[in-house]
Amino acid sequence: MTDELNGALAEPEMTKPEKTSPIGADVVTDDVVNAVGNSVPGKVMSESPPDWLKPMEEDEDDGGDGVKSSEWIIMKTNDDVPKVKRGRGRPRKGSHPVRSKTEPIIPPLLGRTRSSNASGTAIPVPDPAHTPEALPRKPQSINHNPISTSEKPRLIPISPAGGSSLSTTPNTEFHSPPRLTRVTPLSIDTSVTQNFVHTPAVKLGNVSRQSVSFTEPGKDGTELPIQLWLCPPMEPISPTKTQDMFSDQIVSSANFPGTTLNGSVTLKESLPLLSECESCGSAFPAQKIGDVMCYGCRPKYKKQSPPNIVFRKVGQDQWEVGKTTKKTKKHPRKQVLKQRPEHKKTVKMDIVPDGDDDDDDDDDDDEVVKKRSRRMCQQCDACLREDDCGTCDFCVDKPKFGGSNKKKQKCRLRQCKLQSRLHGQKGNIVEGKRNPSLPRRRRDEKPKLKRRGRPSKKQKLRSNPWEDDDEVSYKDEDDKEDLRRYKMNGRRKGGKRKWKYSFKEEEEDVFIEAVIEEDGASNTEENPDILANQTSAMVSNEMHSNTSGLSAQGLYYNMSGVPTAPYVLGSVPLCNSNPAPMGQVTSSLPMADDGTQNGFLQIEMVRVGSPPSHYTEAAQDTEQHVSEPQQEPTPVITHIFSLVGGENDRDQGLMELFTSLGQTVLPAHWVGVMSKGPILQLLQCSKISSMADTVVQIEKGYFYQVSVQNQPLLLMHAVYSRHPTCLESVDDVVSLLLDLEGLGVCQGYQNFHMGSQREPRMSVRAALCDLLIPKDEEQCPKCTHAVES
DNA sequence: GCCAACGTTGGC
DNA sequence: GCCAACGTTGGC
Repeated sequence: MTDELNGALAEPEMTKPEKTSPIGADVVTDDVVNAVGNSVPGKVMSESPPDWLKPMEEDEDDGGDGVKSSEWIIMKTNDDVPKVKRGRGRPRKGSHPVRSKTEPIIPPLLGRTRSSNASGTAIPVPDPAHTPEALPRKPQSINHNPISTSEKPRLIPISPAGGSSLSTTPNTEFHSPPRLTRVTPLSIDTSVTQNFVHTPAVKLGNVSRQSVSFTEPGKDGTELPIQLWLCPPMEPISPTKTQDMFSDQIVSSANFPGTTLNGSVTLKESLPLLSECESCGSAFPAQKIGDVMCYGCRPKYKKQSPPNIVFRKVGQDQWEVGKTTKKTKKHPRKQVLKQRPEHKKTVKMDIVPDGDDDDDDDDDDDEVVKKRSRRMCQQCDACLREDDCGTCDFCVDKPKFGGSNKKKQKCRLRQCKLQSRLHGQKGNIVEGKRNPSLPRRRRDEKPKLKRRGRPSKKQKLRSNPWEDDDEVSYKDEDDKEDLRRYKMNGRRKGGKRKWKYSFKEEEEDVFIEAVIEEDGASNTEENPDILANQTSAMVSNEMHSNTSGLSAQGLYYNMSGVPTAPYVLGSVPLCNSNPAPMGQVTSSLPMADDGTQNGFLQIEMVRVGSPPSHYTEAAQDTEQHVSEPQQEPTPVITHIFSLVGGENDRDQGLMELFTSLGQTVLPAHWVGVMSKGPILQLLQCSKISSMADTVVQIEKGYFYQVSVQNQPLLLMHAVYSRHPTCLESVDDVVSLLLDLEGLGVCQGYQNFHMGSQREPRMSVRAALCDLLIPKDEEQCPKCTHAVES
């Protein structure tokens, strides 16, 4: 898994290694130092295949090759998009797929606030890729990493399990990516079939976001990646079948992320299968096996299923014979293709498949369709939607809703979800790989005489006063069913650091992603060196199993020696005092030689660089005040592989709490660790924090105990009285942590009576020292009293 | 890189 | 000519 991380990173020149030295714990320091040497530098795919993927067979021979298995392949990205003639305006509605009348039509979201509308909560669609207990999570994104967003249909691991450092034992459960079997070979072009089989997008379209249940963690850490390949077995489909036949097809798989209770799910409910157009190179939703071109590039005879013949009454006694064009009440004009008035006067047998009757002039039309359908996958709910919501900003802008038509955009809810996602992805990759269909600025172009675009205004007049950079952004609201993303950008005035929060909500999972940037390094693509020098950081305590979110190489802390006793826990260093390059394995504790890691808890941590002071800044509005005078890197636990023994060591409730904590924003630098016992430990990783040596342990039954510098906080301490006896919920935990952050450690007092004057004076504590005291105090009353006495 | 603004185009 | 909305531009 970590190697996959490494491979996904592909930022070779990032860093020079720096020495890591955990602070505050001499016990572990040596181990960590040793681990540096043991750590296997992840292979970085600095030289990706020319521009395109390898055949999937390659994964068969690298079962035990960890390095190779760590590689990720970037799918072919065809930059050579054929130039097409300019064709803009509304797409031809005739090419619009006919909407089934039985399909539910999303009602206009009336009465909604704009904000809620923007978030697009209209109809929840089960997101097959997420389960509430999905764990562990990867950082959803590191904004400098172009391939770290949550959805990366263009990334596939050649080998899912391979030789990660965690998985030296052979795993019989390893599966190659699923193969497709065809049953009607006569009409399938071999290349097409192979292309399809090897098209990773087909797999990733369904599995890229698959989460892995944490209820059965892999004993050796290999199950996690393996499950990512548990793709639904795709039934063979004749290429002659129509799209509808396919879309209604039921695929069955117990492991399919979107599997319903009976283990079946329709593809229509899932995301469209992403494939790549052989013609234009853009990703498109494959509608059936053998689809190698996107909707726009497909020859016309493939575009449409055999037309149904319908008779429409044109005149009093005149009937028009044409293809089925289901009209809707609201947009009757949209669905009729080229129904010019002159056609209405004659009975035209327009039943010949397209491409036969008007091939010549359809060349242009094809180009037009190609362009004009770029923004529509023709399959998603948004594309199939016909009603304007009337409440989104684009609808409000429309004249029919009383707007001024400044935006001139389609209703948010009708904007293609797929294209939106692709846009988001490709926009994060490189400019050259960007979907050509989407808006793209060409600075090298000579300015046209007639200036277009937004007029130069010194004073911008917001058409949507409620839309502000510091408020909710509606960018991805069309992903309403499965992803709602709220952005909150902030900029420190006069400061160099710019922080950005992304509040994401995926089904029940809500997590916050925070990105800290340094001015001058915003363009991380242009200056990776700057990036490497802790310019940009992402801190998130989300734990995502999404492999596409792989962002940095792992940092392993093998918590093999974590005892249940608090006296050692207080010195478990999860913090590196010396900043190490981001994305590099900074340290690793030695692992068991046999690789089984029995009884060990292995934590994969990713150093993400800059300090999470965003928490501080964000929390200043609340009650949290953590002064962080300097930046400090904080490792983020991304994976925790439970390597402890049997079921007896597992506590479901505790594990659930742990899972929930992993999906929650904890106070700054606090991380949760599950260790044998089971004990859920919350560690303050920041050496700067006054709680650096404080550990909260939650045991079975949610009973907890706080220890400070290896000493248990006495039960008479006021902290216990301020919180429930059992920390059963995330709120309880967070509340306690926030409370702790407001405290400091008693400094004790100097004992002038012990030792000679030549010896250094030692600070001691009173027998019943409170240990934790308000931050503004130095001593607890007991120690103060001891000094006086 | 994002996005508001708007010229432009296809469909009717 | 109107409408819808795609694609482009420039500000930020």
